[in-house]
Amino acid sequence: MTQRLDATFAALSDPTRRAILAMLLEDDMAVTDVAEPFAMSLAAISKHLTVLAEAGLITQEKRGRVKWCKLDPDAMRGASVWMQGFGQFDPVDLDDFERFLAGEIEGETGLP
Amino acid sequence: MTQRLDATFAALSDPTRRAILAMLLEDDMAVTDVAEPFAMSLAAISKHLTVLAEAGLITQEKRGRVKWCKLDPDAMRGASVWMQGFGQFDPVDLDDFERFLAGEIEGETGLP
DNA sequence: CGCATATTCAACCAACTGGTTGACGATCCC
DNA sequence: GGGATCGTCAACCAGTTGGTTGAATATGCG
Repeated sequence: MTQRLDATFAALSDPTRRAILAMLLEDDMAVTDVAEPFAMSLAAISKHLTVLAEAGLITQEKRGRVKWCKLDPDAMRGASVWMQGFGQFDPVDLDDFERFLAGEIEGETGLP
Repeated sequence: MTQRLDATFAALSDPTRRAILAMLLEDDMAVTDVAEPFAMSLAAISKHLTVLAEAGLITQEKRGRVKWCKLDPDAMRGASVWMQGFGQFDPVDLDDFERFLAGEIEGETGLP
């Protein structure tokens, strides 16, 4: 149980990985497409995706020669619940959240 | 903004630090008292507390020769809101949460 | 077949993490 | 003053992390 939280929080502690999750919120994506906006090698992104998959935050399915990455937001539940135990935080204004995500993706991909 | 999330999630990714936060939920504590149940040196705990303080999750105030550590749960808000953007998670049953915390503290201090 | 595309593997590297120990500076109290 | 307590600092260590490059493995396509 606590190892699960370890993995979840550790996976979320990297801005590149959070940006990837935000992109996957829009749609499922192939590894190459995930990597495209980032200023780093494909191999590096592949590693990040492995971390996310091991934390259960995404699932990966290989169809043909492309591997599709799909968000699995339910894996955040444990961590979210843990934090909420320290105080009930307000439900989110989703419009605000979308604007914030747009900013975070721009900020972390290395491209304007 | 994203650096803030980096720090928060990274701080929360260590089981010792999560156990410390859970202890501080009960009451403010001195560094020595925080360290007492753990099977590691005082210096190690002191470092963990520094990490938590730098992430804003606790505040420390020195009174006399003892340094008091106080939980600052509001620092979790940003991270919690970020996660909730991926799905609204149910409000927590606090009794469940307390039982879970009791288990996590036992599990991570190294003492039964 | 033969080439291009998609993804991972392997080796390597610098930087960070989580722990240790021992010395040190403050502070309290007799 | 002097001893005990509280906490941090400094140096060190092993292991992990986040990145690189170049080669390797599939798979699709003309």
